Amino acid sequence: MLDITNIRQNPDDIIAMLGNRLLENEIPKVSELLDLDRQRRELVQQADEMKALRNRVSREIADMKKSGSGPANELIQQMKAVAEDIATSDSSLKNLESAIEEILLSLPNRLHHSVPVGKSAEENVICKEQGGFDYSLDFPLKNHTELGKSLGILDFERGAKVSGAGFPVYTGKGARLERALINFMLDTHTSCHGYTEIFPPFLVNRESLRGTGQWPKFADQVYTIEEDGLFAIPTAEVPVTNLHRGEMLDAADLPVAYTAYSACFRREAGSYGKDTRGFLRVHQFNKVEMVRFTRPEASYEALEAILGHAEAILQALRIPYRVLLLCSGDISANATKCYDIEVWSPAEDKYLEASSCSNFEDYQARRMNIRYRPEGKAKPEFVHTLNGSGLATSRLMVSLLEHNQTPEGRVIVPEVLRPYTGFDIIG
RNA sequence: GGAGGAUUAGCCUAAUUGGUAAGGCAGCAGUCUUGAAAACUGCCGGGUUCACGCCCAUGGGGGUUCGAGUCCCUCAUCCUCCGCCA
Repeated sequence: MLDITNIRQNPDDIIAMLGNRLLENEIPKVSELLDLDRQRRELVQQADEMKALRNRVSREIADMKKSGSGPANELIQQMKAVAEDIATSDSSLKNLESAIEEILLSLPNRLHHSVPVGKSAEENVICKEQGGFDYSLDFPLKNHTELGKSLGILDFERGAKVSGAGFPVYTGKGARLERALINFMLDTHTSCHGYTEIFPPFLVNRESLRGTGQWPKFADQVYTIEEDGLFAIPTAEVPVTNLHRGEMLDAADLPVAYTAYSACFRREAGSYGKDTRGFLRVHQFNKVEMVRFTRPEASYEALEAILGHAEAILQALRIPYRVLLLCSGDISANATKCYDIEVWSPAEDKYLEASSCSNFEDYQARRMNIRYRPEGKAKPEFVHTLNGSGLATSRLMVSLLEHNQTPEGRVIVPEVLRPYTGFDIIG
């Protein structure tokens, strides 16, 4: 959520940002917002005057009663009318405020000055390409679904029977390999990168979705449990960032760094027919997430750190990848700056998104009211929040299986995972 | 699921029969001091105002009342029991 005071002072900045994000049709919202804000402030002023009157006269009535100079019935009748006027004015104020909030919640975040202006994914900037790792794949390659089936480690058909398309089942060594990946990533982030491990709830309430910005904008992508008002998390970002919702963080504790495994649930509504095979697009997948709360001045440094921590996993697994700096037309609404990491799939012959590392500055903190008291200052300030996948296992598994396959159709387990799997080859 | 109790600012704690949130700690600024501590003074939830001030804020949302921390309804969370349960 953006700061209404800031919008009032610099409306042109917001309009320019909406243009860069290719959201020209949302530009009228800015003047609408400013208009509502003006109305609200006028109304508040009027209501405040009436309330001041009510408070003053109420005190007078109290004094009269104390001194025994009569019940002052006439005065009370007058105040009855004032109370009604206040109620009327308060209810229209409430309407105005919710209209303002609705617009504020729907406006995207600012963009960092380093974000390239661009119209589509084509204009994302490639920051880094990390290839090589000496794989000799000079034989007919199997893709991950073929390997999964022939080795008996992945079962998409039975997953479809039990739940539906896009709910993969891991069996035997496949399940063990998946668990090994998760454990390896969590161990690396906690032991080497200084994160505190969190095991969060997988169902959250609406306030939490609103806090991180999945609500109301992406409501149609979230699985909903109507009866209990709960939602299946699309990412651990939601419960983990909301851990501190409404809290005043101790400045000495910053930066706070959490890592969490969770299953992630996404409806992927509207994307049927695209990349449907195997793990390429699923409704449930596993992910290890990194979340940080920082002082405002430290957040961009923290973003680079998160990116580095995600990259460290890929380097240890020897998986080729590239890093993209997303352009203004492709970056998500909540982020001011975002890097995507894509892993290479030799069988699909393309890159697959496996991580997204974002700075949200105070956009989420303002929604969630997460503050800290800076040293040397009396007033609390909003923290900055960030997160990054470190990483999603589904796309990782694609690349891992395909790169480590042998001409005989077996899969060699990457060395760093062997302590976790207890075996070094599948098949 | 049922019964009772609780929720006040970053933390801790008050508030006659309903009369308009009092303190303490921590924090910030200053005085004093060679420096620090102590002591003292001011600030110390949010909005609005050049300012004085005014308004809002006692877990969330409603209601009664001229007036609600206080009374009523409802929801959430925590505690103590009872029941049920993997």
